[in-house]
Amino acid sequence: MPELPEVETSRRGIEPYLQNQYINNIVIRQAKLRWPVSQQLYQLHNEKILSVQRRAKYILLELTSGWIMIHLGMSGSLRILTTPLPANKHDHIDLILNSGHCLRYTDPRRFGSWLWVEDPFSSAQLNHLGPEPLSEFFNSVYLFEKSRNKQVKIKSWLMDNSVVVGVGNIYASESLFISGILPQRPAGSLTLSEIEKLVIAIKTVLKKSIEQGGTTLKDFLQSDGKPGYFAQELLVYGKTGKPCQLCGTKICCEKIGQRSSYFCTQCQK
DNA sequence: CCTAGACCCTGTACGC
DNA sequence: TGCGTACAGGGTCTAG
Repeated sequence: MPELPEVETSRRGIEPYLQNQYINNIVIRQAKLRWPVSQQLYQLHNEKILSVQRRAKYILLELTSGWIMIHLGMSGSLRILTTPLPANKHDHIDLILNSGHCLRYTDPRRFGSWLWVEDPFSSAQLNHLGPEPLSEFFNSVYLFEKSRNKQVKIKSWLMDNSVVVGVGNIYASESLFISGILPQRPAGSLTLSEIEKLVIAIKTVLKKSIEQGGTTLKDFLQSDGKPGYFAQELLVYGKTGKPCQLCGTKICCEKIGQRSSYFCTQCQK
């Protein structure tokens, strides 16, 4: 479910309950996730959580001895339980704190992961990643130079984590619509001026979505159980056949790199 | 190096 | 009602 805004929303939601707290216990009911749950996680006792960070779509819990790296995959979510609740079928992991609160991880499709690493920033999961989209390192000069001679379709290229992180299927379509660029265009065909519009569109749409608590399409919930409110702001994602809000032309849907892509043939060139 | 496709897994929506 | 199919917010690995 989650792209960057949903992961950041989760991070912000859980941070106040985790930072400077101690892990009392961890309950792992299902260890078969995207990768097996790290062995080191089974032995966590009285470890202090120093910080709750995010890199790309990973949530990073900084402990004294190392880090927990949590990925939500397609269907994962994190909730804070203030009182104990019985675990449902897909409630795979509970992180129980000395405060009595519990961080519960739910993930029906099990594409997510819980890993323990000594240094996440040099880990295989993170060391090849491109810049954070909301950082100064993600700018039009960077993106323009990187895109030269690339034949891959711009939409697929934006979802490539070595280019920029955090832009998934929803926000790739939205950003390309806002910047007036057809998703099928080869990345290398974009002009500097188009790249400039695209960079601004990506930053704007991600920031706005974070402010709204992310996008709830089906079942994404913030860590307090409330939905995100950005779905009502979506311009093209999931709008097949509906009139474009700018020109009234029907929105098209087409598979690009196996993923549904939404666009307006009139407004995007 | 680049690119396209398969694959991991479960739930749900839809057509017949 | 029941069944088969397609599809879903991600990321990695392989083959060509």
